[in-house]
Amino acid sequence: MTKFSDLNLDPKVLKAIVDAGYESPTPIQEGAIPPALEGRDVLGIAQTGTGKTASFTLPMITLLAKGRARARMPRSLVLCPTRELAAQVAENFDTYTKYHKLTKALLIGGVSFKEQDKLIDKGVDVLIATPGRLLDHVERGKLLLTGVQVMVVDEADRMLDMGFIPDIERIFGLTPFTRQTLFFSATMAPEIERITNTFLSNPARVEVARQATSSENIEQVVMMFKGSRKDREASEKRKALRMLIDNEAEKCTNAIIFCNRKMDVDTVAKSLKKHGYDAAPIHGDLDQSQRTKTLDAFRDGSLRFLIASDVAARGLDVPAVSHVFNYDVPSHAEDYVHRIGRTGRAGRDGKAMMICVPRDEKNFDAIEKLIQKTITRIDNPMQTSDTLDEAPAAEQGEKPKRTRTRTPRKSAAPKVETAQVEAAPIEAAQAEPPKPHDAKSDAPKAVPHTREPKAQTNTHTNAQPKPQAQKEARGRSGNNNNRSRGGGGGDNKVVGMGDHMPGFIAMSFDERRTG
DNA sequence: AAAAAAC
Repeated sequence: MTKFSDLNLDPKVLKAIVDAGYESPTPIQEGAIPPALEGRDVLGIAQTGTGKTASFTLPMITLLAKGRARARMPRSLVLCPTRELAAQVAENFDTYTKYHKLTKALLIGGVSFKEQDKLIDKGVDVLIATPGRLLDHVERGKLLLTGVQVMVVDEADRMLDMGFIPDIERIFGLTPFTRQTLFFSATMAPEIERITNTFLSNPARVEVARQATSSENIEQVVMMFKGSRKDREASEKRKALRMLIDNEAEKCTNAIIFCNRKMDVDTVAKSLKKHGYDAAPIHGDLDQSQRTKTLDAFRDGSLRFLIASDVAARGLDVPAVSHVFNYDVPSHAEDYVHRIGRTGRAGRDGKAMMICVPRDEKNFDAIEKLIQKTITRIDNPMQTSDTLDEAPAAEQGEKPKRTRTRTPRKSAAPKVETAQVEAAPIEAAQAEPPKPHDAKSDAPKAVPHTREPKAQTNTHTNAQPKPQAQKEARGRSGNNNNRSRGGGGGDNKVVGMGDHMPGFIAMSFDERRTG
């Protein structure tokens, strides 16, 4: 078994890795680090949770350990789609640069320019940024990207979804063509393929099975739900959510609850709070300090329920999330995979529970088709008997006077009347034997049929010619053989990196930004 | 149809 010490990393990086408690690299790390250290471009096809972040931070730190930053000319750049992901990457750098004097700046929106400007002026080794704020700095003439030796694009497919690709292309154009590029995407959409063909040069292609797709360690269930009356549907759906939560009782240590709309995030969070649940919302309309505070609280365990829009669907690495609830069926099947991937991380078990209303059934079908798996149906207890106690007059205010529903966390067994109705189907669902399926069915459309041809033939498709004196194919090409150890092993052991509790939880946003 | 990201 490969150890980090076999990977030619800087001794001080190795020491930091040991301090963090890691010994062996994950497949993506094992595949990406060697070519990255050789100065090659890397095309990594992997989701977070696979140890992807360290697969670029570790070689970057090793490479940057030689040399010094110059004012306004950062030596490396990491681009992330959301502010939270950028902060997470920054934290990862902190962990592994503890024995180095490398400096970094986190350039994200929603906070003042002042501190960011100060850091840039002093000169930083690593810039971690969201595209909008980065370009803003460039346009203000405060930042030059001509000194960037290593550029990382993280979560490229999400950048695509969010319409960032033109920005990314522009940023590529601001960096020297001699730079080394490390490019990560969970999938290879045609547009992503085009970008990599244009901006990467003979990349080492490293691919790991998507961990979260429908892996054995995430139990997935769905409750088909229909309101008794149209005007009651919303409040009944919130009640259904509470029943799902209550039924899990103490098995649900914490959870992310996803809604499709920001408005529903707010409504559900408010409703849960009113019913005595420890819940807080997170979405893009909340101000950044609030977002940071909420996420930090969820990470350190002081918040049990995070109600989230898709801002939290991808990449967020909170190691021990026991449950993901899809309050709404995501309208893009891909998003389902990302959402449930917030649980069952680092080899742990996780449970994903979804509520599906009739109008979402089409989207639901698309999800089952994507993951090539039947999601276990559980019954809606309210439909079978129990709707009567939800008096129509009381429902819209969700008055807290009904104490029975307000103290769910204390009682392991939920309400008496509903207990029998609910327990049966849900227990049955849990007893369902895990279907045997191989690695391939875990990654039904992760990588279509385009595995190697493009990476090899890309030299003639370069729209933007790029001399590659120092970047010839050395060593093995087509480095895509890293599935062997994927899949998590099933013994529920915690593996890989990214499983530590980030220290920046303890810091204020200001400290983090300047630190 | 919605979310995210620059001011």
